[in-house]
Amino acid sequence: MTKEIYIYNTLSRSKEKFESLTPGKVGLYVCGPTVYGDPHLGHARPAITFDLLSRLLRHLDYKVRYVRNITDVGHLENDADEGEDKIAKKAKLDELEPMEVVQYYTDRYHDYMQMLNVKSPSIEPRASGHIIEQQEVIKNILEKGYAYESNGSIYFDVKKYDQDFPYGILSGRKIEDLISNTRNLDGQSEKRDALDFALWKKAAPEHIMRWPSPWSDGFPGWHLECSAMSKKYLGEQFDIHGGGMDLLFPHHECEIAQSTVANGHTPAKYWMHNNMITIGGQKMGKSLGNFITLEQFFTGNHEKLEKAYSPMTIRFFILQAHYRSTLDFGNEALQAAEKGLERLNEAILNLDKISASTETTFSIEEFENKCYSAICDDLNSPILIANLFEGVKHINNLLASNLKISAQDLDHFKNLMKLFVNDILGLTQEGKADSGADSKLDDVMNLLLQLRSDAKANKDWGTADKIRNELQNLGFVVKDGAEGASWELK
RNA sequence: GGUUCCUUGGCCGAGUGGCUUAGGCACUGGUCUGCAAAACCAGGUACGGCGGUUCGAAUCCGCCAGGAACCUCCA
Repeated sequence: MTKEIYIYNTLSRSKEKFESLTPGKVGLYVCGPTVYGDPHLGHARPAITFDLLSRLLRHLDYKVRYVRNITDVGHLENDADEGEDKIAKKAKLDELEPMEVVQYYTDRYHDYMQMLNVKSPSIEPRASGHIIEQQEVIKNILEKGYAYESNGSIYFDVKKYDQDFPYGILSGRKIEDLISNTRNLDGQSEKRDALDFALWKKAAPEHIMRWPSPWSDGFPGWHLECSAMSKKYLGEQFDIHGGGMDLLFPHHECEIAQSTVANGHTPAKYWMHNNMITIGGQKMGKSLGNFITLEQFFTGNHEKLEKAYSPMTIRFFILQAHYRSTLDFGNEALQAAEKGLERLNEAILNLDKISASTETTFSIEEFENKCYSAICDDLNSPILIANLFEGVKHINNLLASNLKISAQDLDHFKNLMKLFVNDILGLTQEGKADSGADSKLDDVMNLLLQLRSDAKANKDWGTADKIRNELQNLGFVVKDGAEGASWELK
């Protein structure tokens, strides 16, 4: 069965059928984090969204090269620290080497992404490791006449670019509108035009992170790294460029301008943007200071959190909304996600308890088709999840013998459930007694359940309830089913 | 001020012209059970407001109200 994927391309503002530039191969570039702070819920969204995309593409037999950068230089402050970048600033405050800060938060980011079961990208390049490549891009743009030097800094000439190429094709902005609405910022005097953006910034004397260049000791401009690194690892043209919607303008627009001048064409065929996670209707982000870190979610250590939420709960919560919709944070919503996920996980674990019949009384094929068409329709994970809950119903009904399934279909059905839940959505059955090394515990538990069953047979409810309650206090849930009791670790 | 977008039931959240009871959580009733939980079955509440197009609109158009993102580092 061949599956077609449709994705929403921000460039065309419509869903398009995905066709890779090279058959069977996909180049994917996603803007990664700036490592000057702890990873928060907002960081989880693009990571999970594009993890889902790469998992799906790989499942459909594409060879995917997924590049996600680490931004460890650049990014000007907008306050009085002219020319000082955020990482350098934090380093001075903490009296640490900049690269020490970078290493610390990079490790933190990796740790938390791993907990969320986000697979590592194929390549994770650092901006600081690609200064030479970035300088090459600058030289290229200078040679072509779309940049100029001013006091040791190099600026991209947006107006000149706009005469020859369409500026604003991604964001839908018109240069005339931008001209009349641009604010006054640092270094404005060096620029010929307020719209121009820096490719290279001369470092102020106190600026720690600096590299030599033909123009000045300084550091690369804040849009350049993605152009340089995507070209290095994916080529001048690649399939998909992803990132948060907040990067659409100016970051991605500038990337397009830089790459278009340097290479003669736009860098990516498809642009995908995930929406924001909101809290109280507002974007959760660094600048508003309203973010909750992933560590806080996992420990419950935050005033807005009623309890701790597991990594898989967070992942499921994010996947329950479409990536292009805003998703509002709330304890009630998270707890709903937690319970729903629990039900889904239990069904997955129960798959192995189903016994086959001679016939199948529901359509596996229909189930399969619905699941594929949901996820292939611009990563519609909420619909996929809705379909998977139908699968849960099927599982429960099979266990209750309300439905029947043949051995062959059972095998197929099991594989499908595990494929979509574990492999594609990347949800694992965390924290369950599924390690396999607990067979001794299993024996002890079965002994206790047998004792309770005997007590029940003697109508000794006191003993039966005592066993159940004591186990509950220890964190075990006892469930009485049609075919005896079972247990589960909470 | 400009650009883009959003407003769905108690909560979260899909759906883009005609029965989607989307789905999850919560709630109500029932079945099962010694009781409870789980599971299963059944059920209710909805498309911001006004007007228009249409045989028919949550879905298209217009206006109004409210909200958001971006225009400055941000996922």
